[in-house]
Amino acid sequence: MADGYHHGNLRAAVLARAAEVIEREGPYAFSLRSLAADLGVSHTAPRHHFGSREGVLNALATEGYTELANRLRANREAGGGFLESGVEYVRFAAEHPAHFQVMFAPSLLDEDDSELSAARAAAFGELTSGVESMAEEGRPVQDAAGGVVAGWAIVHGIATLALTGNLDSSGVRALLGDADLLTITRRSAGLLFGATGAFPETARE
Amino acid sequence: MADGYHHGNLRAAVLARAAEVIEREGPYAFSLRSLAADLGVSHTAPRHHFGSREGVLNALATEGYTELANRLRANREAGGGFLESGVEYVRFAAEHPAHFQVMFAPSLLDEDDSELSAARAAAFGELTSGVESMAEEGRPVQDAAGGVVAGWAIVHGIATLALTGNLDSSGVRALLGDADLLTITRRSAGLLFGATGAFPETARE
DNA sequence: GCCTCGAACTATACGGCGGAAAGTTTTCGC
DNA sequence: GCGAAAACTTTCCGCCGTATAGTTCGAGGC
Repeated sequence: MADGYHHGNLRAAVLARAAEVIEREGPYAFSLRSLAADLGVSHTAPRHHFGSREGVLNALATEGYTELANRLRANREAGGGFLESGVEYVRFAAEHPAHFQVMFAPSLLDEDDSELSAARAAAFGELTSGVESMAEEGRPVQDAAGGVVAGWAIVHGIATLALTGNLDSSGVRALLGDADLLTITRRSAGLLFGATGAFPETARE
Repeated sequence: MADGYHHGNLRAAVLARAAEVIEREGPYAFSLRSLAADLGVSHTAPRHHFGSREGVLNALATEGYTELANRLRANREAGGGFLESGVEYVRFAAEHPAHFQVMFAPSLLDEDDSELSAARAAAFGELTSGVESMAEEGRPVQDAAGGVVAGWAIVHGIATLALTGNLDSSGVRALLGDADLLTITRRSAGLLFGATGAFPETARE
């Protein structure tokens, strides 16, 4: 099925190979022509499935948001708190760096794509629903809205800094030793959420 | 001086124009040829000053790290605490989005460039020196190392989310209203640092 | 069992791109 | 004012994304 004139599974093969290339060399090195050559098809074959280069990146981002939403939902259904949702967010970024990069590079995407918008909305819905479940658990929440943004920002910051190599710099390593990424995440985010998963009462004078 | 065969100030003109284009359309859209056409020079003229397209981006990143270091130093010398350093970090990202993007896009840069490395090291030195000054102020610091990383992550996360348009999404706006970016930063980072600039004692059961 | 029809893929062509090499113009040190 | 270096141009190359027209394949109807 995979031999001959028809590739058989070109769409999936393009997405998988694109993720590899982007993970290794970044989104700007990703080219449809070299990708097609690697897969043994003509350079216009991917266009049939994705329309354009941007279409491939849109599909990659959509795939990423869907996977992220699945992970966050699984965490919530397993009783994981907001802190563990954050850890899952960082884990996703570490395991799918290409997807993560493209998901947060709006200049590479067609933001009018409805599939992308839907997948993103679903993922962000899962992200914010964590705080509601926290309130249900009776945790003390002083500033829920600020806390959600702070929580998102801190895990997004850790993910982004890690993916850009900034957590491996000598300065940071001098502070943190050789702790692994998820340990760093729990330690740093724990300062915000508190060890129990609640937001701390803001320290005052 | 700016007319005739020699442009007179091509290096600075290229950097300024590159920042404009990248701010508007992202780093992928930035092309030496269209840039040179806009400035009225041949498409190989910038190459004389920067060596390559990557060289322009390296210069932009170096410029950005230098400016960021200056701002952080000025804040420290003016007696601003760690929280205000974070606010300054976000302000820099908002005012120089192109520089910020390029600074944190290692796949666009030549990381072996010594000027870039020096400028980056200087900026990150300023960033971490904030926590030392905090200790000198007698603030209670439970986990200084984790706090520095958490502080960096939260402001970097806010900056990145803002620059990718994720703080303007309907979900976030429903939480935060129409608060401006620096207010959001103080509110969210304040949950981590505490209103006084210190790290909170971690909440426990 | 054949035939059609649509989906999957190829071939070719075009302009814009970054880069290399060689040549031209200007500025500046002396 | 002159020689050398700095600033810039011209020309060429190969790769890129995209558009258009054509080719191959396989599945469903009969």
